[in-house]
Amino acid sequence: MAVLNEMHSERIAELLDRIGRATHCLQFADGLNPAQWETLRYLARANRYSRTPTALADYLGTTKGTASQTARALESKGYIQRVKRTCDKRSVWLELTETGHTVLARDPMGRLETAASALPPDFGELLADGLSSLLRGLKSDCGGREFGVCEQCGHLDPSGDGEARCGLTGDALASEDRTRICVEFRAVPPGA
Amino acid sequence: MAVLNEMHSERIAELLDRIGRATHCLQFADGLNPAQWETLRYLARANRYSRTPTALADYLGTTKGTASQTARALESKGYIQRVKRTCDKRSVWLELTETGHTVLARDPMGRLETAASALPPDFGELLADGLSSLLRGLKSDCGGREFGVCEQCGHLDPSGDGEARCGLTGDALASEDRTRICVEFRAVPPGA
DNA sequence: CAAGGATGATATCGACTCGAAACCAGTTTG
DNA sequence: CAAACTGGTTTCGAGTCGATATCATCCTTG
Repeated sequence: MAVLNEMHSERIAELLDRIGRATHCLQFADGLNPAQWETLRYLARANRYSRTPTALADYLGTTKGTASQTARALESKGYIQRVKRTCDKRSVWLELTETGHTVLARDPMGRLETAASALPPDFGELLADGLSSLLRGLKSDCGGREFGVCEQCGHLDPSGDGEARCGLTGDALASEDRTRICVEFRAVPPGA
Repeated sequence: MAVLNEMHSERIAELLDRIGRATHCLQFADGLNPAQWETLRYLARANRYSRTPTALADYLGTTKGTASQTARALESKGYIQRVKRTCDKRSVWLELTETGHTVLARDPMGRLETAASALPPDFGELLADGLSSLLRGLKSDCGGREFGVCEQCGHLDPSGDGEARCGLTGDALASEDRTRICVEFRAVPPGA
């Protein structure tokens, strides 16, 4: 039994490795590099608190300087634009442009999705669950800040119904914001 | 149903992405870079026909020049060594050293394995199968040479029993060789 | 056997990426 | 108001990678 399980673990690790390598080449489509693709994906899914160079750096696990460079590259290609914030004049918002959304629709990782959608439906569910718990197990190991959506955030303060607020900033959260990635995400404490 | 399946595909793609990012940092352990780790892993699992710079380049999907540089870096760290071949004096064998095997035992991707082994056994099997067919679907898309083991190779010529030969080179294959990766691997033709 | 082409490997060069550190401007704290 | 802090950018050096050129060896063909 232990042996059987070990065999599978090994196979799983290898498969993930190979999937990673197989998709690696895809990540250079459209003259972008992997970091730039990840940035576009991130910006499309991050809420308004999180579309900044620093948050991006956290997400990518890199430095502010590097994130800034990546953003600059994407800006020069016309895929994002920098918007100076008024409240804090140091701060900058990174926003996808029209062109940015267009190119994101051609995201090469979409191939992965179409490959996944070819699986039998119930199988896909199992696969997703398996990967999910694999990731959970992994995250405790290597550092890497947790990024989650407001819906599952410990800061969320569901005052009344229909309207929810972020307990940290006090802002009301549009439903659109609640399903997006937030830098400030904290896992809900176990006993809550 | 279609919607349900689409949800899972999206989730699967995202999870794979995040697993990739989570393991990315691990790949720099021990002063090596991802390509160097992959090289060590490959050399440990490749048969004697396949432990050469050119085969390595094929496997990694890179150029011979780059593969040569990677090998040189690993050699200078003492993890592999170049052995001049006698039969063909142009050719070189890349062999793991004692130290190379030692460092490979600390392979950071082992974390992935331990995370996978934490899954319920039957679950692990399903996960492996799912990933496997995902990879199959993917491989038809992006190029990438197929690498397989002699056991499932179209060149394998099981003359008599116990002893098998490679139909390409005519060499007898030790059982150890038969379970290793080979550059010359060809999928068995469908009707065989 | 000689000539020409193919093949395995390496060296060199330039483009590019990334991280570290210095730096600037704006904000908060005391 | 000064000091400390924070968000962001710039600069610089190390390192990687791919393309190209080169060298040695092998193979094929006449």
